[in-house]
Amino acid sequence: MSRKQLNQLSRRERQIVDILYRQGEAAVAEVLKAIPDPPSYSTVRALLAVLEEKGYVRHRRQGRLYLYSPTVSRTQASRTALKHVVNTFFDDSVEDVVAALMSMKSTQISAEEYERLSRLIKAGRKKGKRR
Amino acid sequence: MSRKQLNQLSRRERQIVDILYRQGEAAVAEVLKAIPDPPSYSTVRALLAVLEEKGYVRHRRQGRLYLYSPTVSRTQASRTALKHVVNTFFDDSVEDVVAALMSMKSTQISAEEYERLSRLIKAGRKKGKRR
DNA sequence: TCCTTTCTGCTAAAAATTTAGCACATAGCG
DNA sequence: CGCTATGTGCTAAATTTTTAGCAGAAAGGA
Repeated sequence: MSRKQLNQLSRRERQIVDILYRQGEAAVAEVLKAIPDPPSYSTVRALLAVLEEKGYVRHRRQGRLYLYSPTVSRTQASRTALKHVVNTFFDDSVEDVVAALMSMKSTQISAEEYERLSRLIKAGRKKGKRR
Repeated sequence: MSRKQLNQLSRRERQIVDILYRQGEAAVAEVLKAIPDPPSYSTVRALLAVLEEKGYVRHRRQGRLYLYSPTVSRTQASRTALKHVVNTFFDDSVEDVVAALMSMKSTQISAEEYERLSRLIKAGRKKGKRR
């Protein structure tokens, strides 16, 4: 039971898991609707079953429906994903990422948002890990 | 020639392209070395050829070596990747991403870094698109 | 020169992914 | 009740991905 590479999902698998992370929980039909280049209902079902067997998602029953959700918490998954992008495209430079984020925003940020961001990085400076 | 989904790469393809983005340019042997769970040399070569045919990478000759690099610029690819993560895991909230970035850093940030980050977000506020 | 090593070119096969289809159950409507 | 719509269970096939191996060229050392 050694830990496998977590991101070894296939194309469609990744696509589906991403949808589940966006929606939190979803029925097969909802997943299907969210796929841009959708296969058949049957196919989505099969993929979800595969993902469940691999341990990436679980389901609960609601009436006759299966509602699927990711097993790994969104927070945890987000860190993994973010780290990967930061490492691959930004040489692990948090600064560069922030710069990219700023330049991505089409509209300039509001005064309130500026305040909040300021506070965020200030907090990162001051306390590090402290509680 | 309609634009296909850009991120429709298979597992190994994605793995290899990521390596090329990290390294900028690499020979087959270097790519191979950078793969954690490596297949054979032959395999890597084949994958690179596939990627080239699909248009994701190109190569130039250096002596007897083929040096491969991505066709899409790192900057452009980074935005696409970052957007995807921001959308999938952070509900498009730049603030949440910054918060995650701060909490990711194990050590607290330096005074200089704080200064630079401050300036970055301030710039984002003040000028928006100006020049 | 000759041999070994390290390349690319090409081809074929193994393995995994992705897909669809049939069977059966149940809910809801007319 | 009978019919249609919408679920899941299971199985099999098509397609893609991933892999390896052989052949030939060129470089470099003994």
